Amino acid sequence: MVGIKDVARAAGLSVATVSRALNGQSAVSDGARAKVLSAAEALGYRPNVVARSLRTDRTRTIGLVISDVLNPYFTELARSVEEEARALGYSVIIGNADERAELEDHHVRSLMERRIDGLLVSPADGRSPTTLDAASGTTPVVFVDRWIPGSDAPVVRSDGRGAIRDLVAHLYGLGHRRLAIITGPAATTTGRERVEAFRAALSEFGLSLPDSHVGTGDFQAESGRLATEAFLDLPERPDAVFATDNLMALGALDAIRDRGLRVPGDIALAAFDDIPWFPHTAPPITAIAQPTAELGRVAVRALAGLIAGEPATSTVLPAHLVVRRSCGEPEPSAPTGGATRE
Amino acid sequence: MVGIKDVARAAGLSVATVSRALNGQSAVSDGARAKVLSAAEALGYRPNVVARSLRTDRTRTIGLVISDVLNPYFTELARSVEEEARALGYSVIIGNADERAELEDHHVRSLMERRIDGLLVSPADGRSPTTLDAASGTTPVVFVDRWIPGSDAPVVRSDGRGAIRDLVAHLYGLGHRRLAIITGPAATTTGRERVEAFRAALSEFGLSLPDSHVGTGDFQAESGRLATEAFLDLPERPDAVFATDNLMALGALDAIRDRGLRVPGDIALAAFDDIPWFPHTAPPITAIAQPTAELGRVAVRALAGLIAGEPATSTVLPAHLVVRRSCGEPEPSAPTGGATRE
DNA sequence: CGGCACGCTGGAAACGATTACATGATCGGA
DNA sequence: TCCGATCATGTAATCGTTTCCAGCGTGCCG
Repeated sequence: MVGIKDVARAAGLSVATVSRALNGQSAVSDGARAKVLSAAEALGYRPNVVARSLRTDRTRTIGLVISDVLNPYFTELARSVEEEARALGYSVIIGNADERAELEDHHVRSLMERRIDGLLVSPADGRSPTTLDAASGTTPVVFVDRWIPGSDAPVVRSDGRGAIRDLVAHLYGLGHRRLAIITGPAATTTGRERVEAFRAALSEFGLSLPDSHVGTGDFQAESGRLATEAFLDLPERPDAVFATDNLMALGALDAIRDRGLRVPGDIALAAFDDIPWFPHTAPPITAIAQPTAELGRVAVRALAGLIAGEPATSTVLPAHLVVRRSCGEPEPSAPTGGATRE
Repeated sequence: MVGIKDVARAAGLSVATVSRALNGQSAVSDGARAKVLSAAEALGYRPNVVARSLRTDRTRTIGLVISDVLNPYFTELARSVEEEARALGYSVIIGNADERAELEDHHVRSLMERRIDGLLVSPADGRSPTTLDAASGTTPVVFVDRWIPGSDAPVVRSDGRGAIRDLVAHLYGLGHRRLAIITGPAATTTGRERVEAFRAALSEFGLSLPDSHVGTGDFQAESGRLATEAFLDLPERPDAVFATDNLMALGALDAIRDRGLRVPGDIALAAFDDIPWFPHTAPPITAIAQPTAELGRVAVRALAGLIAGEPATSTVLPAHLVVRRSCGEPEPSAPTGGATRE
């Protein structure tokens, strides 16, 4: 591999001058710069970023630990994170936790060892000591989507409360009274928050949420199927199911289809997180959409700020309801507040 | 940050002994090892992999450049690659090319600068000189799914010819005669291969493929929509469309739906690449399934072999047709060879 | 004309690990 | 008893950069 020494020799200059010319930092004469540039070009010199990082203690790399790459929500997040990071001159290393705490730990540890400049994490386990340690260490950390209570790292997320209330209003308006929810793990902030918002909205409409109507999932499709099967086995089955992520909604759809039931005729279905496939499922699924790409961009900017020594800033963006047909034919009158119709 | 020197001081030993004890390479006395281990533990020592990599010239990291993270096919591939790599002690850095040649170049270059031990790439541009250079350099490279003709790097891919023939037979059996295809970019091997296999299968059934029935897409949803609109504008529109990837099928579905037409009544639709959503679309989509996860695992093993100095091995795995309802109600008799029915 | 500041350059010291080589101790066999 | 082999350990070189510092020339000002 051609190194800076080879360039220096070819240009007839010292490595120090070559380094300066290449990094454009301090003063180098035009002649020297030209010689260096052409020598580097001719030799096809590519700096060894490993050596550079060792010296500068900066890797220009950020880590992103997401809970599940197979979840379209997170891939969209990952995409926007990478895009924004690249624009800011950073590379991104993605770690996929697969909703498993020990994998999350593995990735967080491994990324810290790589001396990333900053870490973006959406914790699969909201109590992970490893992640909490990382967040309280010297490496800048920003939580995105989910966070760990008790850490003072900034959080970039979207607030689904308003949209969940809109959803309940929508369901209520269509005549549904026995509402059920499939939650995420209680160890995640989003898992807890969504069920709380749902419960609050229900009580606002004078409805209750019996334990039998709360299915605990893990944000994966299979758990959505199981929870839904349990609902369908109830003596009085719910007439609407709210899956708190898109994969569990998929599982719910499977379970309903396998019983030969129909959506929304036999049972209504709605999901948290909107994805490109929802308009195309049978029937198109009513969902709560987060500004996912924006979330990623804002999180990266917050992290870059932190790395540059700026103060931490948390951000909360709104989510909104997208009404389709999976809860029943929408009433032709004015839509509920803030909801989009497709 | 606590370094090896701190551990050495705490253990009352030299850094050399500490390094040896930690890496378990050469002989260290039991006493020394115990002292080192407890000191490292007590101090929370984590090796600086940047420094280690500089010295050893190995990063225990492989790069994966995929054409589009938003495509479920590639996220599944990425997931299995990461999983297998982790099992083998490697980390993975993913680069998303977004089907853009210049982004692919950027990522390949950036990964090489990072001194990754090996590179897995599914080229968005089958003529990229940067990628070709990388493949002919000293860093081991394995192509997965797509490859670059002219390079002798091993290729791990799946052969869709048989399944495409099965698909054509299936369509023919359902009475479809005017078949159309939405291809990927001619710059990709998969783009060319699928249309060739399709054309070959058609002629086997005595059908021709006029130019007007070949829409060129770029493996993204929007291009599928545009190509399909062109088909629908034809004086005599095709009665079946084969989209050569899942996103273009999504776009096709959009276009068909927007015209108020129905699948398969007005027009049949099939896709290359099966994804979890296809059983749930309206109607469920007939697709050709690749053994995606297996592809990823095999590719990683081939790359690890290359890194270890073993000879290169290419692999071709079979794809198969999964019949659903988007081409019409399947005939109740024996299915065409090798196809699965759902 | 002397001195100072400034611009450009090169030598050499980091960065934190691994590892070649040297050293000292211990032990067995001649 | 002495020598050589073996084992555990330490010293120092090394990886490829960046960057501190010193030196040297040049130009400007007093």
